[in-house]
Order: sequence, then structure tokens, then C-alpha cells
Amino acid sequence: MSMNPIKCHSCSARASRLCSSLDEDAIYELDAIATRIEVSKGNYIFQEEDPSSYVYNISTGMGYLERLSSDGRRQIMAFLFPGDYIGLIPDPIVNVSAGGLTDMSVCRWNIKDIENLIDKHPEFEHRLRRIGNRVLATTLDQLFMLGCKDAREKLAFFLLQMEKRQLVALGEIETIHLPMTRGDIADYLGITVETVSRIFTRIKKEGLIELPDSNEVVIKNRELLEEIAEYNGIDY
Amino acid sequence: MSMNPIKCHSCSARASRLCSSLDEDAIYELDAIATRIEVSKGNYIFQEEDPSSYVYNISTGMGYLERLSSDGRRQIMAFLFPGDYIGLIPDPIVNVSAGGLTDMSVCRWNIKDIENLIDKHPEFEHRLRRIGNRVLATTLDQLFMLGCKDAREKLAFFLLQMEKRQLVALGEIETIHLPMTRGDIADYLGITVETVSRIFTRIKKEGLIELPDSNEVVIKNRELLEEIAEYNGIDY
DNA sequence: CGCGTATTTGATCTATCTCAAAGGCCGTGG
DNA sequence: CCACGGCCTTTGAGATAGATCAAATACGCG
Repeated sequence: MSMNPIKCHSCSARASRLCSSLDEDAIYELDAIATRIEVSKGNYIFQEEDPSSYVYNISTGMGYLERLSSDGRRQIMAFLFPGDYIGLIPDPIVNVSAGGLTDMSVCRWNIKDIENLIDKHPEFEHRLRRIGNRVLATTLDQLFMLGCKDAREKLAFFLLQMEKRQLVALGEIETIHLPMTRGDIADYLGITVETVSRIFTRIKKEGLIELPDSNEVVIKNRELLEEIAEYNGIDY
Repeated sequence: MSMNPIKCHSCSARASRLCSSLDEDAIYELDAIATRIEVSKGNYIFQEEDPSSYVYNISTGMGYLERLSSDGRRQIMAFLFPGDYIGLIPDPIVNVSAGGLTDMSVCRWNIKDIENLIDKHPEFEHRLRRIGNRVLATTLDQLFMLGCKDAREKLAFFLLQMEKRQLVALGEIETIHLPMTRGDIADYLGITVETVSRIFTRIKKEGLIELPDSNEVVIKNRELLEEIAEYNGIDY
């Protein structure tokens, strides 16, 4: 984990929900109080037990938010895409860790500094609230998925969600790239690795998807997949 | 559903997270733009398909937030206690309905009116964001519960959560009152009615709880129940 | 090329679901 | 005031989706 000076105006996440709330002048203030962190694949941005007086914005790379139980069970709360914001202000982040699925560049701010920025730029507070609203809406979708769907529906939901997020964050649409392992997917969907693998095989046989390799998915029958997932998707 | 004039300063939810953010002067402004709604048991405050340009605060009574799938599966997203706030500003409420477990009194505001109030009282925006943060933290707990816990752990989690919420919202501690049906509990925990019932019987036999009647629970072995639930509980 | 890890597949097991029915509680109407 | 009907809860018996255990294959990396 190293730190470097950054330049917001040339940042690839400049258009992210957090940063785009500020105009060209104000962005320099955000820049001035930011720290750029490089996190390599498999390492953590922060962990549950960390002091957590920071908030973060993903610049490049992908990651996940997870929570572990004392006996080792794991729930992935979200997969993180470039532009994603993590953090609660002024409340500290609660009981989650953020890890890297790939090498990542992450911007980090001290909560206190952000609070000062809020005082100067009220529209920033507004934006933070909007981001929070969106996260809540996504999390409710996920709650519904975990509580009501069976394994096949869960995987369909997951694939469509990943496709949509990838489209918005990266602009790629041909194939869905899955930087996470089957185990990560399992922990996101509340099922086991073996079940994830079996369902992949099954929906491939059903002609719903193709698997050029295990980390690339091409949707062949979107209509049916959407019907199975019952996923309309919130706009990211 | 009837409407009456209200008086915030004498409202039993005056200390709620929403209303307590304003001082005695400002509360009159909140009062002036509020509509009091009476919702009787079994009816809805609002439903998924409603235009949803309002936000709400529970004054008295209890309810739930639910989402239904097209084939009738149901997920209860939250149980609502007096003082609970519902709503996203300026985004509309998404795909959830709010129903009454008991007769309820609910305050309702037009989102536009609240936005005007925010302009006048910036601390109100701040408060809204804090409320959102809290809801998110609760929802993440729930996500973890749904994804990782087995039926017994889920019920233990539920009972401790209800106890804590009841303590904060109503100040009652002797017994846990459950105004919801076994079916509601099932839909909250992502299991079936029969399983809920069986687990109640089981943990009663195990000496963890007593059931004076099916809607009242007394915790007999809190230590073990907490260990099973792995629930520390966020502060409500 | 060979090791370690991830994925897939197979064979069983089991927690929970489903289907079914009995018992209890409550409100309604006679 | 009691009887009836409907709903909720509990309990039982059997079915099953998904978990667990185990092993073979495939993949990426040094």
C-alpha cells in the first residue's frame, strides 16, 4: 500500500458520483485533501478492525465489501467498481472490510476533512446523501435476492447486475468479465461454491449463457435470464 | 385513512431521529407542512405502485416494509417502530410497500416541502443523511443474517433485535411483544412459517426463551442467545 | 514443466420446505 | 352467552434443494 500525489482533474473516476458533484474549482479542494492508495490484488483497503476514520472512492480496479462471522462464514456485501464510493460520514464504517479483486487505485479522505469540505460546499452534503440513497436501494435489492430467490435465480440476478455495473463503470458490453472467484460469487449469493459451479453449467446447457472461459460470460438469452432473475436493476 | 391537523410539540415521536433534529422554533415549520395519517391494522401506508412523492415518520403503532415478487414471494425489509423514518429524498421510495401490524399514526410530508425546509435548515439535511447511514448499517446486518445464518441463528438474531428496538422505541423490557405473525417473521428471516414455529418450540425446550403466549417472548438465557445470534446490535 | 489453487463433477446427507392435519384463539352473529 | 367460522400456530410425515464430502480436471504461475 503506497501513497502518491494525485490529480483529480485527470482521474479516471473524475465522473464518479462523489467527485462529479464538484465543479472544476472545488475539485481542487477535494484533490488537496485526498490520499491516493495503491492496493494490490488480494490485499485489503481497510478491515473491520481498522480505526475507520476515512472514506474512499475507487479510482481503478475492482474489489468487494465483506463481513466475516467468528466461525469463518463470509458475506460479500457488494462488489466494488471504479467510481464506487465507500464510507459513512460522520459515522465510522461498520463491521465490513474492503478487499481487492484486482490491483486497485483508491482515493482516501479523512472524514474530518470531508466534513470541513461539506461546510464550504453544501451541495457536497447533498451528493453524499444521494449516494447513500443509491447504496440503500441496491442493498434492498440484494436483501430481496437473498431472502426470496433460489440458486438459479440468484445467479441470473448476479450476472445481470454485473453486466449493468460493468456497462456503466467501464463501458464494456460484449462479455461480462468476472474478476471474482466462484467462492466470492457464492459468498455474495449466500450459496456454496459447488452450487455456483453447478448452476453455471446448468444455465450454459440451457442456452442462457456461454462461458468462453470461467471468468467470461456471454448472455445468449437475455429475455429469459431477466425473467428468471426478476431483475429490473436500479440505474447505476 | 383519515387526515387531521397535528401538533408536533406534543407528538409522542417528537424525540424521533427526524423530528429531534429541529429546535422548538423550526419544529413548527415541520409541523406546518405535515399531514397526519391514521392507518388501521392490515392496511398500507403506501404501496409499491404509489406515486411515492412523500416521506413518512411513524408516530404510534407498528408496521413493516415489504417487497413482493411477481409470483407472490415476500421479503419483509424491516419492521417499523414508533419514531422510524421512511423515505428517500429527493429520490422516490423504491419498490417497497409499508403496511400496518397495528393501527398506526403516521406523519407524512411532501418531498418538495422537505426540500424547501432543507434549504432553510441545513442541519436537517445532515440529519437525513445520518438517518440514512443508520438504515444502511441495519440493512447490512440483515444482509449478513440472510446470507450466513441458519434458521435458529436467524430467530435468535430476530428476537434480540426486536428486544433492542422495543427497548429504545417504547422503553419496555420485561417481555418482547411480537405484533407480527409467524408468517411475517418467516418473510423477514427468509424461512417458512413452519420452520419459525418449530424453532420457537425448540429454543423454548432448550430453555433459551419462554412463551407466555405466542406473541410474547421472555428471554431466559440471554448469553447463549447472543452467542447463537452473533448479534451485537447497532445502537438504535 | 510441475505445483498449488480454482473449478467442475459425482455421491451422499441434511436442514429446511412442502403438504397435510389438528388444535387453539378470536371475533361475529344468533 | 355460546356456537360457529376463519385464521394462526403447531406438529407430523415425506420430499428436495442445496450442503457437504470427495475426487478428478483445468488453469495460472514460477
